[in-house]
This record gives sequence, C-alpha cells and structure tokens, in this order.
Amino acid sequence: MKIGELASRTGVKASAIRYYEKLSLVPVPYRAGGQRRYTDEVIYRVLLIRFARDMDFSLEEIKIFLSGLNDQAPVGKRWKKLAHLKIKQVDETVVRAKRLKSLLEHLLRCQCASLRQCVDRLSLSPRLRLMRNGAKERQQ
Amino acid sequence: MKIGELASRTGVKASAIRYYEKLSLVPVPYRAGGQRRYTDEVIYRVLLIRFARDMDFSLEEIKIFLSGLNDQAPVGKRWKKLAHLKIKQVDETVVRAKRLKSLLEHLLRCQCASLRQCVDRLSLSPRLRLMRNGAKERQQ
DNA sequence: GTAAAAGTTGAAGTTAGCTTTAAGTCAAGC
DNA sequence: GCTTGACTTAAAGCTAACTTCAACTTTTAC
Repeated sequence: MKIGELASRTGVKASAIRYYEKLSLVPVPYRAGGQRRYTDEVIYRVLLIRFARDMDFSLEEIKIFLSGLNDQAPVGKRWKKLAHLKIKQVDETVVRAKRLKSLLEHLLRCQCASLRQCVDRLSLSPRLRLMRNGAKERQQ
Repeated sequence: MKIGELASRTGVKASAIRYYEKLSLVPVPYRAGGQRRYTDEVIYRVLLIRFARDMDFSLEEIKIFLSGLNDQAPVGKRWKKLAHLKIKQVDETVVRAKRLKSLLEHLLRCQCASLRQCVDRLSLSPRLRLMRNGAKERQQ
C-alpha cells in the first residue's frame, strides 16, 4: 500500500506519517522506485498513535509506549512506569473534569452581578490555589 | 500592587500577565510613573484565567468566558453556548479517560506477543475509528 | 505517449501561549 | 546620591506537532 492509501485508511495525513517515520514512530518501509510501500501492520500502528494522541500522549511518550508493545520480551520497566503515571493522570483528569462541570453548571444557574461576587460565593479563590498546586506544573 | 506582587500572589509570571493584557484578558491598569498598579480585583481575574487554562480552555474561550461574567447584564448567549459546549466536552473527556484507563490496565496485565495481536484482542481497531470520529477534529 | 495525479525531499512556515532579550527607566534601601 | 532590583518596551525566540512549499520524479489512466 502506498502512503496515500495508508493516509486515507487511517485518517492521518501523509505528511504526518512521514513525520512519524522521521521520529521513528513508524518503521521505515520498503521502497519501490523511491516510493514507500506499507504492509497492513502499519495501519494498526498509525491508528494506535492517533488514539494515544487523542488522549494527549506526547509523541515522545508514544514512542516509549510502542517500543514496549513491540518487544517480544515482557513489557519493560519504562513502559510500566509510563502506564502507571498515565493511569494516575487519567484519574486526576476525571476529578478536575467533574469539578469543572459543576462549576459551569453553577455559573449557568447563578445570577452573580460581578466576577468577585461569583468567585466569592463559590469560595473559589482558596480552591483555585489548591487546584493550581494539584494541576500539572506549568512554569519553571 | 505592582506587577511583581500580582505575579507572586497568583503564581502567574509577570510576562504572562502582560501578555494577557495585550489580549484584553485583564484590564489595562492605572499607571504610576509608567509602571502598572493593580487593584485586588485583578487577582481573581488572573486566578480564574489560570483555572480555565488548566481546564484546557483556550485564551480565546476565556475571553468570552470573562466578558460574560463581567457584564451586569445576564450572562450572554455566546457565554451560555460556550458553557454548554464545555459541559459536553467534559462528559466526553470523562468517557474517554475511563476507556483509556481500562486499556492501560489491560496492557499491564496482558502478555500479547505482538501489537496486532493485542489490538485485535481488544477489538480496538473498529473502536479506534469511532473514537477518532468522536474526538475533537484534528485536521482540515 | 502523454497528461495528470501522486509520490519524493529538505527547508521553511504555522499555531498557541508564553519567555527571553536588549536596552533602557523607575523605585527602594543604605 | 548611589546601587540594586523591579519595571518598561518591542521584537525575537521557543516548543510540539505538524503542514506547506518548491522543485522534482514516478505511477496511472487514457
């Protein structure tokens, strides 16, 4: 299969696939007359990459992820560590998402005249600090 | 309060605050001898911006968000639309997060010899397509 | 055989959300 | 009064994850 077909079958642009190849996320394929020819196997790889991307894995993380899945050897330490980290992050995401939802629902209901009043009423400001500490480190 | 104090009290760098000012996310403050002087009000604004950022609101969205909260008028249509959209997104995030978690937990347990075998065993490939369609539009 | 579609490359461009830099001005403590 | 640290600006730089471009070659369809 040529790169165009792989692209249309996965929904991932050819340029992105070439980019993944450069980063060693997909294997360097056999070539015919200079053009890439892929086996069906690669479809799974590309789909899995995209799935992980949608889950906000970085390409670096996905590289670890895929290398772990590919070895015959039992899944490596690096892989396990990343998986556990990601599970933790997922749990945090769910907690924060639910908090956001109830905040939005409050804001849709309430008739706070000013930002401050609303923030005060929610006693958001001490919470905000806590959330910020709990959130992914942003600066420094 | 000067920008440095606002920065340390919110945990947001002065450069970021100036950037927010340029984008009209925080009001243009009074100046003394060319230097910005802020009222306490602004702390709430900056904290709220950061909270929204942690929830993956874009600065554009936050602008709508804040403008809605600031008016004396009842929260505008644009605001409500965004809020409902965000609530929907949050629900989707929770669903996908849970799916990711069970996938990771499976992968930690299973001993699939190859990527394909593992993906097949999970019947992930038809799901992947569905997820991709359901996920935030990525390209085009 | 020929035209159009699809493939190739490296390099430059894009976006968001900042940070850093350079070259100054202002403020605070001694 | 002087030094040090905080502040000012506009412009350039940074990162991730790609996309686009230009100039070319290969494949496919007729």
